[in-house]
Amino acid sequence: MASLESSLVQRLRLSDGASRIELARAMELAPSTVGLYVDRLIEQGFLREGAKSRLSAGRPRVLLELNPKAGYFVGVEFEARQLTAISLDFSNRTLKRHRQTLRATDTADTVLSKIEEGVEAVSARGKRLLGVGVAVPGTVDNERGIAVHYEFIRGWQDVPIVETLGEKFGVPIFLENNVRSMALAERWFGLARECENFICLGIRSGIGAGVVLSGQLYRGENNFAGEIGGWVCPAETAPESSSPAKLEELASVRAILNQLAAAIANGRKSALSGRPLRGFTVDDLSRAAREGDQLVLEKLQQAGEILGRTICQMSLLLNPEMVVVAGPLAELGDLFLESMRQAAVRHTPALHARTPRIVASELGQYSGALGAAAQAVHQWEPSL
Amino acid sequence: MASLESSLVQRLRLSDGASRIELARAMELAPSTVGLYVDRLIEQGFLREGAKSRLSAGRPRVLLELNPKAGYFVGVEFEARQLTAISLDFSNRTLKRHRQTLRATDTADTVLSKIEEGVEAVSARGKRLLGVGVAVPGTVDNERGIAVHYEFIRGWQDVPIVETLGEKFGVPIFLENNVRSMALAERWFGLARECENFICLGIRSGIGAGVVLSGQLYRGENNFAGEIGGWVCPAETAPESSSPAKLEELASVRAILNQLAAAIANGRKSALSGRPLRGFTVDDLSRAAREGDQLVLEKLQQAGEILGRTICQMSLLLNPEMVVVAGPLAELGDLFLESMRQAAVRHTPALHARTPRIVASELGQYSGALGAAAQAVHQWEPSL
DNA sequence: TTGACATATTTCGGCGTCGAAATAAATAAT
DNA sequence: ATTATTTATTTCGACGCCGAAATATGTCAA
Repeated sequence: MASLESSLVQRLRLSDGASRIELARAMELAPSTVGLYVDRLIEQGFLREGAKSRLSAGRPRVLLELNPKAGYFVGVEFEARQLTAISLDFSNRTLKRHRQTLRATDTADTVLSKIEEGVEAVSARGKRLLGVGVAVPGTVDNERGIAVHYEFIRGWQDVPIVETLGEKFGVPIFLENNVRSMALAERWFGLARECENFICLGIRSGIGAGVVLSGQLYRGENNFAGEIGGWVCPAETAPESSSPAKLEELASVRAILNQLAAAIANGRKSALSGRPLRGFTVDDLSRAAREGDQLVLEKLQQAGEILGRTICQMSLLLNPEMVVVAGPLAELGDLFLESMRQAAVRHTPALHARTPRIVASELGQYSGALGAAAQAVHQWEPSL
Repeated sequence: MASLESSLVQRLRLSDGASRIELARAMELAPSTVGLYVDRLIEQGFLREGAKSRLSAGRPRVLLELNPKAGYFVGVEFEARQLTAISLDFSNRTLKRHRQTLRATDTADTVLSKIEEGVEAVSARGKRLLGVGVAVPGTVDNERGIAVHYEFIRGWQDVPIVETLGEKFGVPIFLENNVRSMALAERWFGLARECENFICLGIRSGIGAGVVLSGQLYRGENNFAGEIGGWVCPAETAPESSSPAKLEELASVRAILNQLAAAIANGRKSALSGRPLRGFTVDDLSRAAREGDQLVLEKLQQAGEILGRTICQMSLLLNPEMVVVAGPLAELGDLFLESMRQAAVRHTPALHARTPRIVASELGQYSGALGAAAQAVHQWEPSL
């Protein structure tokens, strides 16, 4: 399927600076075969030989590295109110980043052209564009390259992303859901680099999971996998409402902000009290948490408890090695994750289960765009 | 990895009676290659040519079939109180079955020798044994071939199944968890034959899930995947207890029987009322349900509601095409499944999700043993 | 019956990968 | 320095699978 050339390049991305023999062992290929293809890739300008590494005795290994000048990839992502773009050279180093806000009034067409603007904003002149990845919220049809539906943008139905951008840029375009894209970013650049089985828990305006199993991103039968925002939660924690509460209504960023606003309206004290209701953002929340604001910490802990239980359920079903928490709150680190870890451990049965490592993503707000770019990087193949 | 020969045989098992050209298309191989290997397999006695099928015009296809006399496979499974064994000839037809009960006093050694007895009981004289699959409850270490732990049998810790049976029978031995084994049975012989993504929900004394994704049985990082018996359930349905109730304590066969006993002790009327408390079995329960006993139906419905919600959660996370319900209650069919389906649909969000088909296994009580045998069948390779 | 057509299977030359042996390039010992 | 040792890379013959063309075996129409 994937040509040996591209597999070799992929492998080299994982462990930068490997020699021919290391590649051969890692990929279970004959050294002679690796030599053949490496020579070809060097000739084509995608790889180059670097320093020699000497290990005690024997002929030293010639380290191979990716040639940054071979071209670049672009990733674009958008979510509720924000669009980000990033470009990576052939050796996976960041070239440029770009950020722009989306308006509540933006229609599908507007957003589509902002995506194109994003690609152009991070483009490098003089180098060759090799591929573009696009990560969008809502449901996507990966095979047909169509963004199927997203409820918060007017007209965002069956948007032919791949076709449109393909005609404009003339390079391979890859479409993916944005939480899954964040999982890919963790797999290629983040904490899950060595991980075959992990879940990326994306907590933003909604909640979703990017599931990587046996080293492969898992999408499900209809590309709906990971939509755990709709999970029903134990009633004890639900607010007084008719139907049982859903995870997204209890522990998403949007939900936490709403809960804070409600608590403050009810007279609870907080560093955020002065502000007009609904006038504060995630950044305000984070700042208050770091400064030790009791109300904010309490709400974060409540959300953490629920998320920890959710992680426990996913872990019992899938037994992943790791759960990477992503989204703006991940930057709070242990301040946000500790209650999650405790809840997860508390609910995990002693036998027949193991609590996964729960870690905060270190990739920041560009992780979705990074994952989209990674998608293009990953699927790149040398043109003949 | 798997030799082409064995892949061809596998493929032929899926669609019995395919021609060379059909195999070539299905496996994306060159017709010439398929011809080469098929000839070799015929020569070795594993395959044989059957009737010719004519489709309107053209040279007719020569149908290929598995040679039943090429050898046989054995599968053994045990659960709480029962051990089953089955043998299959090379063309996947059942040769013999065997069943025996386990006693509460049986130790690991006793059970191990009962497993061996099971293999011998279904063995066919004159034919060649090609492999044995063993499915056990609790946790297993597939790679090392060791049954790690099961709490309900004394001394069942780190039992070297593969080594022990391997020495005794001199053929490849395969070890698997029994719920996962049931999933394999569904994949090869049951309703999930054409299914790439499905979950087998095993409801017996405990509750577990066998997860098949992208056509592959998924085991998890530490072989713990599918242990959903420990899932915490919404408190509203929990009995008055200190800690939140677990799925297994609410909807397993054992739990339902306990609930029935408790209700009858509290004076509820039922066809089972006459019997001594705890004196009735699953079979009694099934009979009463078929006869329309109100109390039993009510309890089944309550369990179904909870299981339906569980299916919904799994479906949101993994978006499988199908959920196969297995275990003794599955034989009740819609009587047991209908409440499950309704609950699953009710809890599934309209967008971003699709409720999987929920079906009852048709494989009966030998499905675990069947799956174990399938494991051996599946991994068989022609000896040179 | 015969020829035209359709489709399955086999034949055969070519390319890609492997495995073993040869060669290269370093260190360690004499 | 020189030689032995160790390990990486390259060379080269072998084999497996592919693809296109040839061949086999049927149906259908005149």
